[in-house]
Amino acid sequence: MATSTVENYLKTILLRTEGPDHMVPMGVLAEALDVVPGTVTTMVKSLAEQGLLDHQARQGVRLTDSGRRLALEVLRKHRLVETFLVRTLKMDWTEVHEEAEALEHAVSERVLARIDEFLGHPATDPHGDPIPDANGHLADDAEAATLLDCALNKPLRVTRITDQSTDFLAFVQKTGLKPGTRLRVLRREPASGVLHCEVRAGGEIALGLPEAAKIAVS
Amino acid sequence: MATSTVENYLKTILLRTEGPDHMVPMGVLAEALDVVPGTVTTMVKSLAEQGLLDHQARQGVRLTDSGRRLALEVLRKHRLVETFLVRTLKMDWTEVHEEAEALEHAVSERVLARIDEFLGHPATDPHGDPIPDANGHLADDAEAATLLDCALNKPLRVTRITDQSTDFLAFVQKTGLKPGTRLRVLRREPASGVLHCEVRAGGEIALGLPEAAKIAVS
DNA sequence: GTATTTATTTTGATTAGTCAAAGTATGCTG
DNA sequence: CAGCATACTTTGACTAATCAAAATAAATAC
Ligand SMILES: [Mn+2]
Ligand SMILES: [Mn+2]
Ligand SMILES: [Mn+2]
Ligand SMILES: [Mn+2]
Repeated sequence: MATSTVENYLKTILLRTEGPDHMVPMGVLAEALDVVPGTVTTMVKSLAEQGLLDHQARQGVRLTDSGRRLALEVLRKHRLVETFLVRTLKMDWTEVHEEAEALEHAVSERVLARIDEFLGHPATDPHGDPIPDANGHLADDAEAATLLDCALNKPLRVTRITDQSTDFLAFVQKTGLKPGTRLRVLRREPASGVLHCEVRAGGEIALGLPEAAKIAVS
Repeated sequence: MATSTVENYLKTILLRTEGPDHMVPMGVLAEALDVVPGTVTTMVKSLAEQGLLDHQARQGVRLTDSGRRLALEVLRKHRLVETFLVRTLKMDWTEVHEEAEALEHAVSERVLARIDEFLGHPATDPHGDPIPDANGHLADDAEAATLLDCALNKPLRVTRITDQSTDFLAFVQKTGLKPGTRLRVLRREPASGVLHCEVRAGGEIALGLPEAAKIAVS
């Protein structure tokens, strides 16, 4: 079995891969995994030897099929565990990411199958992120609109929060912008970098443009 | 935080400690943890330096208060997780031990508290083993009768199976001797080493004397 | 098109955990 | 009590994962 370090590397590469032939730069991995760049170089070489990814020196890395398969299994565990913690154990959706970060490496296929069954094969996790199915198929998350690029003054629903950091989730929670919330965008001010929206059954909220891009809507 | 290796050493020592001043021999640990004796010596020295246990050369080890506290936390996680897997996720009680062996190191205090709450603060796990409470207090499991030393022909109930090995649990499962089962001991034959008992709503079962000692009754 | 900045790789060292094999202490046997 | 078997410890080596700091390559600036 892969160590949890290996699983974390693969999952991180999967999540940072931007397109079919995109190569994730080493620096991005070092940042995401909170290790120094030299460590990433060393680990990546070893993962490449194990056939889990391709490494082009000074270019970056790309998952192989077997690396991608493993990464999807870990991501599936992560997201199913998050869903389970929120739906069944009534944990706060803003704090389950950290928990899942550890549990994803300890949950066996057997336990995972029971959780999936228990939850009725959910399609998305509490953050709105799609859950890979048992065959490693991930719903295409490509081109959902965000608060940054959606139409103004149309009624919308939040579908997904694409930043798991405690601080951002706390903000989302406090302002009520969580998945499922109905709202509309009032105006964008590129000059000041601020966007204003109105939450149904809540007040008006101002948020920065980079932050707005992290909230997907439909 | 303690590594899972440290947690496994401490939990194993706790479970192998026979009395207040008993010292667990190194060989017992090596056997239980499936490592060579030299490894145990090395690890134990390091744990002793961290103040988690006392080590008398060529005598064995004994947990300190802080070591015992940590061991009880791990044991609590193990047994609550087992109970959860059986009661909530409907897993087979004979296979949850392995799963809990991994999950006990990944479940946080926060998640554990939710599980405990969800289950209604259970007192024993699916094997009938007592679950330490949140303050690290473990019900005295000292002197329960077993099939080996109980009265003959009295109606009894199985309370506990004190061997988690897959083979033994499979046998217990097949013959219906699991916790809760009602039965009585018909006769013991020290000469042949066989004990005969009758399961209520089942047939007559013969089992070896060492095996009989692993089944506690009341 | 040389110089500087930035990203990446290399090198040497460290920690946790492990094993094989050699060495040592202890307790049992005759 | 001497000899031996058993349990334990020591030593030297190894793997996985990491960091600090020096070296190098590539990109950018001037
Ligand atoms: Mn993780
Ligand atoms: Mn998520
Ligand atoms: Mn364990
Ligand atoms: Mn148990």
